[in-house]
Amino acid sequence: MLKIYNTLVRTKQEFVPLTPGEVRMYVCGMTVYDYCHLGHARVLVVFDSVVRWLQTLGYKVIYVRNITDIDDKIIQRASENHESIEVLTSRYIQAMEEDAAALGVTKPSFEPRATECIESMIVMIGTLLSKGLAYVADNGDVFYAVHHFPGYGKLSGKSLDDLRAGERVEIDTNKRDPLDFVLWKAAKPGEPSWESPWSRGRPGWHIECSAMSGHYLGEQFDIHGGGQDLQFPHHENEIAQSEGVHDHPHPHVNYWMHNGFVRVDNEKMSKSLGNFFTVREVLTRYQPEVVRFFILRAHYRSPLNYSDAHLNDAKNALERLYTALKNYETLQDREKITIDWKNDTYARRFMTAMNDDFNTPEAIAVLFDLASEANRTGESYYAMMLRELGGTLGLLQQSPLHYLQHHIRQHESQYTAADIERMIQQRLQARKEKNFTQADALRKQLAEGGIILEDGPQGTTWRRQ
RNA sequence: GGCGGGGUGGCAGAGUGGUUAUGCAGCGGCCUGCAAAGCCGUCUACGCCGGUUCGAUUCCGACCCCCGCCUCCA
Repeated sequence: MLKIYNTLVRTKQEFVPLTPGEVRMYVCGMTVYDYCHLGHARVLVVFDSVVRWLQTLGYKVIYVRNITDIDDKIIQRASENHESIEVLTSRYIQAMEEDAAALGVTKPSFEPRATECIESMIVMIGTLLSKGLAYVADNGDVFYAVHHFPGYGKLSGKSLDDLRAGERVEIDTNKRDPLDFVLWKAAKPGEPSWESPWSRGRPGWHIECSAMSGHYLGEQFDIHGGGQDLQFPHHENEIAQSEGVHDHPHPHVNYWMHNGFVRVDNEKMSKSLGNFFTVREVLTRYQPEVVRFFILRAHYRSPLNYSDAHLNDAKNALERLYTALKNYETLQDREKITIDWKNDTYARRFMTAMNDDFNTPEAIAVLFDLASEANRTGESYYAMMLRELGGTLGLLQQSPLHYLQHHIRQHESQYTAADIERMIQQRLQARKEKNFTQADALRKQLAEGGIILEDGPQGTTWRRQ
């Protein structure tokens, strides 16, 4: 039985979908004005693992992850770069797709762009106005009147009084209440804009997600995910908007999921602090699967500290898994097993872990136990199970030798595979002649080039450092 | 200040009212021509102070410290 920690009630709840056998899920995606950093990678990977697990449980998943392709920062960046918004956003959308694909993130069912859904946003804002939940300011901006929505603050545990006490928002004279947020922004000269009943302008950020989730998933759906920083105000505002337009009160979302931050030196990784590492930069130094494994090795709600030391740790750990698989390389494709979730003890442990709010660290611990068993007993069954269970997390699907011998760009070896094979043969000959000095010299030479040799009963294999 | 989340062994990171998490690193051994990998064994834990309990890292209370949100942010 799957349990999900629901941010709305701050406890784990048994997961019951609205429609049996089907899960509708929405995740706030990226604002595309720059490359994805590791924080974005975490959202992508975490919710990908959620989708995969729901599918493993037999659910059909309708997964929507939006793209915000119009906002202040995009406009600003495009103008700085002297390029059009479309050129800028399409470049970073493509980069994001590349990063996601590299990290083994499967594509969502729908990836709507905000600019494609302006009409439904305008309709939604119109409804909010007609219900008295929004108002048009003199300058043509439309604001949501926060105090008219009774449940405001229920997701983040804040009350309007609390928020006023900690007020740090600059006073916008067009707002009736400083806590009101913008639904529609009247365009300034030169800004991209759309026609609306109130002004030529563009949507506010929050209405985008309400409109897109509603459009693809309906008034009420199962899971809504995103980074912890979106809990307030973004998701709070989504609730106010989406539930505000309903004719009868009912929840907009049944389960709210928020993933923890990636940190650097104990601080949140973010653009504004400048302490971020882009996915593509990290991928020049580590294989993508190492990054995915690094993310999945921590629970999705825990903070995740980033450093090269931690990534190296993850790399070494993942290598242990692939090394265990390596001994069964020839079996990989011929022997497929079907996971017996009911009777296999490892599969059951794995499932219990995953069903407990997607406890990937504990599920991965099962993987390591399987690796030990495979190494210890020499029975291929354990390796097959390791590979299959790893697959449900989007891990361990490469050929082990390919994984172990693959070089990332920055650590390119001076030796080609053919060079290495030739030197292995030379060393083998030297060993036959008991010329260990020469054999060791060859091994040392390769080691200095980042190639490690391993002598086994089936001969010598190599892997990159 | 308000609200929320944390403090676990050298590092990372789960979890539990009493029994091995797991990985990396270390140490000893086996294997090996020597290594590497692997296997066996092994040492450092649960922020501080009280309380409940036969027994608490695990529940309760106080305290200290860290992080996040309250402005854009995954």
